[in-house]
Amino acid sequence: MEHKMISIADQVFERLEMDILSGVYERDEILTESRLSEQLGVSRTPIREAVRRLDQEHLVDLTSKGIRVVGISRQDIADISEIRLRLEGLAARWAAERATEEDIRTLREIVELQEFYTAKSDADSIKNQDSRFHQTIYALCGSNAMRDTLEPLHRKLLKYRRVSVSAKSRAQQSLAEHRAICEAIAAHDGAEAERLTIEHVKNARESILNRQVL
Amino acid sequence: MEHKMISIADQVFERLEMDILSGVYERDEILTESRLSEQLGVSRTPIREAVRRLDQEHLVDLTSKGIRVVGISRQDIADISEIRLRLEGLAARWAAERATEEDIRTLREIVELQEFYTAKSDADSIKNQDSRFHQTIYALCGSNAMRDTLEPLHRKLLKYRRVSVSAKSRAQQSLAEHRAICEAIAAHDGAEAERLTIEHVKNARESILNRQVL
DNA sequence: CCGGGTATAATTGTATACATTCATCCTGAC
DNA sequence: GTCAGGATGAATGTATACAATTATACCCGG
Repeated sequence: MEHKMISIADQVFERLEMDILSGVYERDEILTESRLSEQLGVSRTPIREAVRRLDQEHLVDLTSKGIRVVGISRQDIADISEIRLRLEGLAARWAAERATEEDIRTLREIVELQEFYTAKSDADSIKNQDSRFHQTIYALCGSNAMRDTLEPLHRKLLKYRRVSVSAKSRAQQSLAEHRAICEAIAAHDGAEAERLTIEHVKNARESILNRQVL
Repeated sequence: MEHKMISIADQVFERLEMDILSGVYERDEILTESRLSEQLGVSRTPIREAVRRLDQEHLVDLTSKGIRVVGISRQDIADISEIRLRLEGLAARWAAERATEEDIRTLREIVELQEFYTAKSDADSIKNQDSRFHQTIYALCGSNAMRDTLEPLHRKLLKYRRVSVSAKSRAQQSLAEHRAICEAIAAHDGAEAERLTIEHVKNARESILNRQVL
């Protein structure tokens, strides 16, 4: 396994994305490249690159006065869930149809790790495995378009709902749902994988919308 | 109407995107920032910005050897159509529910322009109005997430299928479908708008996949 | 003839200097 | 007092210089 180089720009992007989604910066706050540059201790170049990526995802809005923080609203979360409801099932179906033995091993390993961290109530690690689980499905469903579409949507939700997965009952339910989806994919049962995934997204949506205060 | 500043980086992005989608650069061709810089007569900075945006949409792949052209495949077109089939209808439904009189006037104006250019068989202008039509629906459907999801997908298809809209029969059919969708939205008939849009996407998919040689 | 290792060249990644645009504030005329 | 208009500052947009990484070609030894 080769370690892909993580540039400063990538790190700045992740940092800023997390800070925006987790509320370090509030909506409509104005940032500037220069201030971010000195705050983070890097030049404007990687800052600009990160900010442009945030702009492309509409997490910020670039104006002549500076970088306006946008973030995502409760309505955005509802909309994203609605979109996922219509796509994730198909992605899981495709994944079930195309998964190799290697892919299935990877998925099972992720679920096992998730089980481990769920037992330890390690919310951050649970979140990471959840992320890996879905991203793995996006990757092995064989469609670049599907991956490019779902990946950013899922990222936005996930980072936003650290609160959600901290609840033990939801964590356990999520684990059970992942396990079931994983086994449906392992059995190459596309229809079942699709059904289970839609159910999973529905539950995740309720869990997020109910708990989030905003 | 304020004209938004179009930076050099934006122009480079549009140029490169078009060149990639229309086949000026072939798949797996390696570009470099320096060469593009001198070819297009601007410094590396705006080139980099444009290339990063292309990378985020996976139209290119950044390697240590340079910028590898990826573009989109026939499979990508099929996948994108599949995704649009599941989302565009919902977007149209939302648009029908939320459209103001102003929005409806805008849509009708676009359809009229499309009719004008269809009569003149001006393929490029038809394509532009088609683009405006769908983007307007994405904008007035009231969901940032939906807009951000559908807009890039539609752009990729549209630029790729100039061939498709050159066929007079398809151009006329598309016009009729747009008009029907527009009237359903004007009547705030969400269900009908959704049904018509799904039909429209199906027809567009066939038109593209049948004609495209690749 | 083949393989490895080193030097070289070419590329991306980052920093900085400069240009340009835009908002803001002050000033002065009416 | 109010509004116009220009000066000023601060922000983004662009160009260029520099650093670091990586591919490649060449040479030498086997």
